[in-house]
Amino acid sequence: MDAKGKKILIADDEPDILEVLQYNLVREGYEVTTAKDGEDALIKAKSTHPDLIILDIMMPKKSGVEVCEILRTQPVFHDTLILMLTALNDEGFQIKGLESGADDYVNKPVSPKVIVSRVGALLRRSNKESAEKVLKRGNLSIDPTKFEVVVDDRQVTLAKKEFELLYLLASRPGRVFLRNEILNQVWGNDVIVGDRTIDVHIRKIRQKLGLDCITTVKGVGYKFVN
Amino acid sequence: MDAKGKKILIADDEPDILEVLQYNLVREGYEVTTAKDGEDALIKAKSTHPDLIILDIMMPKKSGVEVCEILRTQPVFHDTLILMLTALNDEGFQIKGLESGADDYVNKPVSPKVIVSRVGALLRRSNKESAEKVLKRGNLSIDPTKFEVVVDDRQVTLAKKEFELLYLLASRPGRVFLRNEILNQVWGNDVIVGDRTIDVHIRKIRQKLGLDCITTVKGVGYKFVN
DNA sequence: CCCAGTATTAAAAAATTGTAAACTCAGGTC
DNA sequence: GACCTGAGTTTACAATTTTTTAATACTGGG
Repeated sequence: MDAKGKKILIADDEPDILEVLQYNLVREGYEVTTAKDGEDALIKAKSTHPDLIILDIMMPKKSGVEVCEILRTQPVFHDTLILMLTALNDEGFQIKGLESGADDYVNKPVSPKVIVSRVGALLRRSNKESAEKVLKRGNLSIDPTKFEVVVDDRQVTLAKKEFELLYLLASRPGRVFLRNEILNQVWGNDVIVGDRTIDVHIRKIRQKLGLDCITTVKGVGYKFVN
Repeated sequence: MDAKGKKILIADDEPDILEVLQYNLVREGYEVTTAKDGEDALIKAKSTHPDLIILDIMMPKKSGVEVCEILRTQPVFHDTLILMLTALNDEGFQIKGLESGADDYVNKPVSPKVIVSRVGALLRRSNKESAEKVLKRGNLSIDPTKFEVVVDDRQVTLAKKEFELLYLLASRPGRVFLRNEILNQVWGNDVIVGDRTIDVHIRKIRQKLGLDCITTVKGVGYKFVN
């Protein structure tokens, strides 16, 4: 996937800043949404699921720090990049910003160049790990955009959870995923499901693929092999 | 492993800044080395292998950007965190800094609080990934992420306890582990199991590896040799 | 040769995972 | 609204593997 074409949400109460940033980021190829205060930011974040959110710390309704903290409690936004905008010499807030879960922050007055550079750096950094691309492992092909798995020219239909589980395991072949890791990644941090749930999904995957590509590591977890 | 006790190298040509940063970071529990210019920084980096390097951009001999680029060409420093210090409104350099491979940068005049906060954030972020690493001892390779042991191209499957026991012994070759130490590390402080349990596991490891890499030290414990 | 400590076994006990079947629930259909 | 349908989950039990115990044999230093 391209580094560009990513979705960015900008939240600031100063229309001038919104406009300047939007203009510059759009020119770089990003898809930009804007919000005018903290609550608006939360609503827009939920509806558009951006890859990166730029939050001004000083905003009406809810501050950037508050918005950040709220977002971080939700699994969907666990990996969403957050970039804070803060007034100079506002040390207390700078620290609070990082502690609340922001990935980076930039001092005001903002320079478009710096913002673009930082946004690029953040996205590049995260891109390495979580890029959604087609995985090919031997005679197995897993396409997350089409939500499709192909084994030896035979197309297999997996349910959502089954697919996500397989994709997770196949994303790092050989690596053992602990049951906890799997729960966090596929189900989310706060969801509580029974012990056998993972097993049952693993079974279904093995059954449907008709392929012995998932190995059980007793007492530890599961891993993808090929 | 503790978040603290990490090694940090600070390179800046202004003694005042060096002193202030060193004082504040040492107080946080970090082990700090300093360098007065770019070339000094390279030498110190090679001798101390710090976890994180703070580089001033403007330095005699070699600039921070140059130092960063040189370090990044070397595999040993590939994962070393680099934090750039840059003068305000020095946009060109800020961008160069990030492009040259720095993980973050902070504007001068530096605030100790901000530095400490950023350093903490960077180390925390990197800490998650690199906790467990592959051990290689002669013709033996032990990979804790894959939960896999390879002896001379032959893959051996060990059970959980067996693996943990082998990993412990192999983590410090030659060193004798007392039976008590082994119990604490592998089984945990509160678990009560008989003395013969360790023997049995040792035996299984020896058997499965088909390799005489664990030596009994009568009356004391076991050690890994190679 | 004796003895504490260790090795070797086999078998019991415990822990973990596999499996089938039933249940829940949301969404679609008539 | 009653009725399907299928994903997701849970349950209860079977199957399997790991871990521990226990009983016995061995070993090397004094």
